[in-house]
Amino acid sequence: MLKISDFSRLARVPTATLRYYDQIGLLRPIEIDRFTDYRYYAVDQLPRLNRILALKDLGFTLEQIARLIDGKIDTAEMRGMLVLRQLDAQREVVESQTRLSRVAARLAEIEQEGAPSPYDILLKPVDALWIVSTRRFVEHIDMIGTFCETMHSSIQQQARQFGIFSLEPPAPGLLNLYHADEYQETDIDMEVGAVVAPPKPSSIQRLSGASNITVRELPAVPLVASGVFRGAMETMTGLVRALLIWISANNYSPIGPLRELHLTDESARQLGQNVVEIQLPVMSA
Amino acid sequence: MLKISDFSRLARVPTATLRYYDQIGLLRPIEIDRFTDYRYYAVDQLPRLNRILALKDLGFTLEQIARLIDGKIDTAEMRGMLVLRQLDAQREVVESQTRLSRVAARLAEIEQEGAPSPYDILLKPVDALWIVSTRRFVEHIDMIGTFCETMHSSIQQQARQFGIFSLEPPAPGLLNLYHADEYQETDIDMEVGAVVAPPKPSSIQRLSGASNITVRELPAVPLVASGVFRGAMETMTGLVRALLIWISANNYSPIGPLRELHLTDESARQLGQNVVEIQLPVMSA
DNA sequence: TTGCTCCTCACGTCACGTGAGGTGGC
DNA sequence: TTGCTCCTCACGTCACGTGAGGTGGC
Repeated sequence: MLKISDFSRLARVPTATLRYYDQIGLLRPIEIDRFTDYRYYAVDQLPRLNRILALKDLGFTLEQIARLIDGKIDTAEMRGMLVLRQLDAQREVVESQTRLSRVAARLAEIEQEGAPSPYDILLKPVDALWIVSTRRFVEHIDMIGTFCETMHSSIQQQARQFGIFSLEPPAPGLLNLYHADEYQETDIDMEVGAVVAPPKPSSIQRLSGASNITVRELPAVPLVASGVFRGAMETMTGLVRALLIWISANNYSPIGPLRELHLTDESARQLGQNVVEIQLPVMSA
Repeated sequence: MLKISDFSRLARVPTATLRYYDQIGLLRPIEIDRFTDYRYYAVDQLPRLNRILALKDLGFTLEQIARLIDGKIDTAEMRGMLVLRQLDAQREVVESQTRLSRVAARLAEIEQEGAPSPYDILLKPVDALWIVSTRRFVEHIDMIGTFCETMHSSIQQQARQFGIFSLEPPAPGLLNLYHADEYQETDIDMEVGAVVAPPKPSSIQRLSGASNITVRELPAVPLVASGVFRGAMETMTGLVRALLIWISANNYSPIGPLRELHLTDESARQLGQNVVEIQLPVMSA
């Protein structure tokens, strides 16, 4: 019979842990003195303790361990538990590797740019949404600003005539798509649009026959790399660049047009206080 | 100005999380209604929230994130934090991979043996300890039992005459070493011994000149694969086999003689109720 | 008698999730 | 008035670690 400290040394397990295992009924001392409440263990309890530690090492919770040890589990059930644990362990490996490469990418960015990026890129899913839009080639990158401004109001006006209305904040209002696969400064294939409430079929029909704008549902995307900037629209190229660096450093590749969502309205834009989210649909490469 | 649920949807973050970030001061709403206590957020708080989420993704704690964001950290400090985080993330990757391969090894064992092993193998360090011992070749495996019995009492008797005494339980008493690199059934190179209290130099000197037993310090080992069995000594081969399977499945290789430590005494042995720990010094291969 | 060991609470950890019970807004 | 949204506690999570305050053993 061993006192708790002896058993603790023998098994290399802290006494606090032994007391806790006693408390939850996972490993009871063979005897507890009725007067002093001292716990006494036997050497032959070591195999049970070692089994607990081994299963803990595999990543099982103490509750699972209790069932595995005392539940009179048969081979098939044990195999089932292990298979589940294996799936979870595989997920954990992937997660930790992903985290590590994100950290490494951030460090690489500092090394290369000399400073940490002011932009933060996140991965997330986005839902489907309806837009009214028109698609054009814009001759030069410098003309995008004025082009969008004129187009946006015209688009929204036309849509309204067919009973199709832009959403109000906090929903995004203006939404532009860039269809080119690469960064270009001339002949930019862009789609200028606005997010609208899901229109009635009749409105869609009437608009599609009569207007030079189209209405359609932008599909949901399971994974977009997303970043947000605040300030003048000139800031956008910096964010787009950071986003492209990020996805290549983290091994994703684009699978759809870049989306530019305006989270602020006209008045903020004129003050150069836009809040704009850039989304790029991606898949892991 | 957005209500908490709007900001929650916009950022895809639960309201409970936003309230928690407010509580710990990580992300305060721009306004709180003095009468209703409603929290109001601004769209342009999204970049800060995204930064928080991005840093959380890298594995930083919220406390670290608070310092990283508000602490006016310069590039060098940021680099330092990231390097530390990288080291930790690397450790996490190794840990998760190790866990996964342990689980896979257990599963493989079930597939091959048809049943989960009754033995649990653990890795641990062991401290140095003193032993008195004698090393011999034993002709056949079946003779080990009687050989040990006669040797042990003789060894301990002799040692006592030089003022060297075996330890009492819970310390291990008898300790045998198997010096062969492989499993053998004949001509087994074994060292029969007993663990003793660190002897005085004078005792060591006297014994080394006069006796056919030796006293020496078994070195500490940073890593042994260890298993415990309970019952008759015949059980031992099963445990040794399980241990060898385990180390090969988990990519370790032996780097020293196998140790057999008796945690129970003479009386338990005669009842076939031994508790014996087998240790094999290993290094990861 | 004096340390040493053991005991039992109780609280802290980390980042929220989940009610309970109550009020404001439309 | 009725849901709906928001609020503030308070408690639970997981596996212990860490005192505080007190007692038994040699």
